[in-house]
Amino acid sequence: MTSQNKPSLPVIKRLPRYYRYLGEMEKEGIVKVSSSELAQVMGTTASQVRQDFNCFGGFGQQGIGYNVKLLREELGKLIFARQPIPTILIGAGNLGHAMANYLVEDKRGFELQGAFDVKPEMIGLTLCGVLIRDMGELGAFCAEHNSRVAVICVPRDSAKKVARQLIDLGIRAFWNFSHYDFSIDYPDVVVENVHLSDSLSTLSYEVNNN
Amino acid sequence: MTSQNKPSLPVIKRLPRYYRYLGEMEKEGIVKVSSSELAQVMGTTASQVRQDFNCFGGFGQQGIGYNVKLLREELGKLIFARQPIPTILIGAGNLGHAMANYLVEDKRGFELQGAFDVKPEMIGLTLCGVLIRDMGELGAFCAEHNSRVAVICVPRDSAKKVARQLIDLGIRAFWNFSHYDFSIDYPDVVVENVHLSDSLSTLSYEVNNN
DNA sequence: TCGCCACTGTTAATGCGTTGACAATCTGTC
DNA sequence: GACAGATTGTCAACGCATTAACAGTGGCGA
Repeated sequence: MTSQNKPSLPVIKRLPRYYRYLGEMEKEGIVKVSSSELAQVMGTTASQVRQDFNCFGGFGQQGIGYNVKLLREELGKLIFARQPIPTILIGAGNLGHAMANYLVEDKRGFELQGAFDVKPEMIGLTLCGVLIRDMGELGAFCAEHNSRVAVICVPRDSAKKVARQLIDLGIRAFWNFSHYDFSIDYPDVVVENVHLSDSLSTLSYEVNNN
Repeated sequence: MTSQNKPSLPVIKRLPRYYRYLGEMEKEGIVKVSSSELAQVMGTTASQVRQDFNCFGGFGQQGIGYNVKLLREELGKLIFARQPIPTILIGAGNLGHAMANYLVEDKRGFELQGAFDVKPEMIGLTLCGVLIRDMGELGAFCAEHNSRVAVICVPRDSAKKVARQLIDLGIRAFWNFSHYDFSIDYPDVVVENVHLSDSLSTLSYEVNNN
């Protein structure tokens, strides 16, 4: 029903938080929630909450509010695929290790199929239950396992190189921890960037200037 | 000189990227750069570049452009403190491990002094050259070592508990990987949030809906 | 059954970041 | 020494996200 404006990026970025808070409410046995209550835990306004949900057609009931369980389910359907998305890890170093763990612990959404690295001493080891393979096997592996998402935990130059390869292999979505900017060479791929060093620099700036 | 508008958050978040690209240019021996050249690598407009720098007083020379080395130095002074900031890690699990590594490898800006965990089997081990200590020692340690920043790599509930303690100990800045929202209880502290699970959810949404 | 209250859906207003436009300034050349 | 070309500093215009306002709707009590 209702408006169905296409959701903007800020809206999309808020969805996981709504989903998370609704989960906590459900756990506490809360059945119904109003936009102003949600606004309070989200640190925003009731207006924004209502407008956000209206992008998807309005999950509430006028006069009543939102059903916690129902709303969470609807958001879940929007966020998560029915089947976990087949995912590979590029770069099994320290960071790659931690992120693979994160992905696997998170459960919903993604399924780690394999990991790849260039360092000979890493190859053959297991990580979160999957084998670490040589980059040379990348092509055959992706084709066979129908991989759809890659987690990029290698330096920028390596990332640029492997990006070409991965995109040729049909991978169209990236969880990117490198400084390589996918959107410049490949404007149409889905990229979620996590720039840890920029985040640290920002923190440093704010410590300096506050 | 010139306008000196207080920089907004979006501007601050761009500073590390300017700094990074300028570093690359300096390495390549490039001496001078124009706002439009910078705009191109940043994926934005020349107008924004000039406006960003003008928040801090304009580092360029009319008719000429910006001196790469000079501009980078000025940004560096804005971003980084003269002395590395004494920093501790809370939660030495997988993620904590990786982030401590990141912090130490990054070199500029922060100095890891110590790490803390609750798990008895972790205590006494070393991580990036520092000892993992019991949470009980937190108070004495921070007081003695004058710690100023904490990296939070524990679950939400633990984070909420330890936040109180850390703030009482005088720590006013956090690199926060937990879902605990510092800004609600402590609106004045400096927090740089990295919400990995939200980032993953956003990626999932975009894979689903593109 | 009517009317009041609570709350959503939706449209309008506000505010802020980005983009565009132009004047001011510097270098190099004829 | 004046002029052309290039490029910054700055102010104004624009657009988008957030906030506010209000109409629409369901529940509940008299």
